[in-house]
Amino acid sequence: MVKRLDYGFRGFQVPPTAKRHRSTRRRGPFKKSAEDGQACAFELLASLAGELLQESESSASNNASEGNHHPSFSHTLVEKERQGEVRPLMAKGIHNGSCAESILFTEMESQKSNQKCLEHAETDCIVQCVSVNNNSNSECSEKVEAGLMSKNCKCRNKFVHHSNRLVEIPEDVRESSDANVKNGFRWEQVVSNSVFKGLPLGNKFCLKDPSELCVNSPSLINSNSNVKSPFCGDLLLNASISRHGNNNKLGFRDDDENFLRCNRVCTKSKAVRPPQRIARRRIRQLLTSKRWKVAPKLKDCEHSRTEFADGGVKPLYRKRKTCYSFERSRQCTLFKRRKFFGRSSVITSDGGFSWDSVSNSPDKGMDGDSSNSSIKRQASNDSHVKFSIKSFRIPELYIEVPRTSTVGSLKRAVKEAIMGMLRGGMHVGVLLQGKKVRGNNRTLRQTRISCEENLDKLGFVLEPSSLRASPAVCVGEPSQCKTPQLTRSPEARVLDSGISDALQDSSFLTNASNLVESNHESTSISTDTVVDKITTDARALVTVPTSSTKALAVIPAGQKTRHSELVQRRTRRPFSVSEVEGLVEAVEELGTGRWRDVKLRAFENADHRTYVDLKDKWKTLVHTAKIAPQQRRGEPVPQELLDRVLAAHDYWSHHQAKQHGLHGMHHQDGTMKDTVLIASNHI
DNA sequence: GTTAGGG
DNA sequence: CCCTAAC
Repeated sequence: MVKRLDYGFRGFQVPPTAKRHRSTRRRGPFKKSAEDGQACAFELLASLAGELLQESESSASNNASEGNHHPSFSHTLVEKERQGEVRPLMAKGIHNGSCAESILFTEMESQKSNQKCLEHAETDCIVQCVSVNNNSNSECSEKVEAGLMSKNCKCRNKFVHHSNRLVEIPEDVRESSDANVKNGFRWEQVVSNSVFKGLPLGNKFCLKDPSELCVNSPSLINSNSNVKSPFCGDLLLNASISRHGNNNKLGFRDDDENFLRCNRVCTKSKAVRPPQRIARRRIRQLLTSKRWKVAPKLKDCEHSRTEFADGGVKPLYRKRKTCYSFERSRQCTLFKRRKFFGRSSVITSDGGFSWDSVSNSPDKGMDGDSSNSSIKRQASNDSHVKFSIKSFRIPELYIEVPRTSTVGSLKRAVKEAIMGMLRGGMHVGVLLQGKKVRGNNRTLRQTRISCEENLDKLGFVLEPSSLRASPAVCVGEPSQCKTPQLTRSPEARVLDSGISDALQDSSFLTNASNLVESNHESTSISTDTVVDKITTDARALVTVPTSSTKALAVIPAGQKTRHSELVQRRTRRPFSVSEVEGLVEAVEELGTGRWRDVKLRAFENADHRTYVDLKDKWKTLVHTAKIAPQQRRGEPVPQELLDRVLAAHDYWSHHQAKQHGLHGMHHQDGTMKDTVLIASNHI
């Protein structure tokens, strides 16, 4: 039986055209412009965002050109290695769950970390040891397996810790890899030629550049034993070792984020930190507390899948989750956007579809990113209003294709779906400020559509003439195609489809990266950026749970709508047990009123965890600890931890944790816990 | 910028 | 996770 992919096609836009132009307008802060009445705050915001992005892009290209002088990390490494400035010790990439993480060690750390690698790599772990003498592979292997790999273990092995087994990569593969270290991107080949072959492409995606993984460029230390490395090592070591140093296990387990971070530090020095990230930071700040980050956590999707599979997720919860997980799921944020941007009609809340920007002035061009003004009045002729519709999004499409079908057939399927929908006939609805404008015989003036202040509140809706006419394309054996659910309103489907959960399916990355054509940068730039790019270009593959299989919804939105996505909810990232452990530990010591300190202590390197997150997590932990185990959901937290949560909570709530200066006395090991136990016993 | 608490 | 008042 052929497995099928359902592609729910909820949006379709013409490809992005002009690059964002650098807006010369800056009319002041958001609030002020909003007060202008006519001035659209969002426009300003968008221009600014565009500007920031542009800056970052140019800065990025500058860095890229600098890269010519400073060859890639791996090249540099090889060079340094040859010059004896560094010597390889050991490097590991932990393939934990679905994403890779690379870690460098000092000599001192290596053994310990090695152990950790083996301990914590629950699924896959790539291990390479490179050392001085030339022990046999098997000897090294044994040591690795025993977790006793030391710096003196000398083999030149590449092992893949996969499914709890250490698998040695075939000799020929290794050799070819070694011989081509300088060429970069060999590890991917190694991986794909060995046991990782057949794993989801998302994995491969993570492992492309050996310099990112630091596998062929093992851990670096200066010959003077200084931890610092002349290039990336500095940052990298700081990042990884500090985590180990504070006995924080997060670093090993928090797969994707750490992977991203490591990638970042591995491939770029501090000085060339991805400007995109900086830009985004600034944008984030502009957007108050809104955060925008794209890093689908592959591990999460497994959980999501489980939740869907057992059907235990209540509709309401699922609905919320919808908003959590898929940052690119514009449907789930339509209402939010509307709320945020008020009058902006770039995306309307009730159509599930969009009407994009327009401009009459040629020089402004079709810049959807920075020009939100949908319609501009022709100055020369007040009796006419010009509408230039830049793109329509097709309301919703469902297609279903076998997993074995080709990209080409997918394209054809999409095309057929679109054509089918068009053949079925379309209505166009007009929305003014999100509300449907009724009465076909009323004039634009009567409906106030032509009012200048309304021009940017206008939207157009494409509606299939009949719901039945909504496209459903099936490629392959038609008998296996599911009948699309087209009897509900689009809104209803949007709301309860639970679409975004599945987004975290590993197929997201896989398919997204596959679909990105000519995304040349994606292998060498930081993964952060890669993901951004993917989601920008290919925008979102979402698995849609249908009756039995999950479908994929393709939302190829152009860059035009990117601005509106800046406000999307962050991806939901459930805390892992080890994270909880770190949190509990920190709170035990620091109390419940010092979340910033908690963050610094236990989550300093977990960029995606803010102290607010930690505070929130603590809140839910306390709640979880109080409810019956049957009522808990998600990854179960060990009861022992929950007990500690409760104990710490009780203790600190009776000890005015907020008082600074007290924390010093809690550094003694055990004291705190004993106290807590006593305290809780007395309650 | 942080913290606290409701949503 | 988000939002925001309060500090």
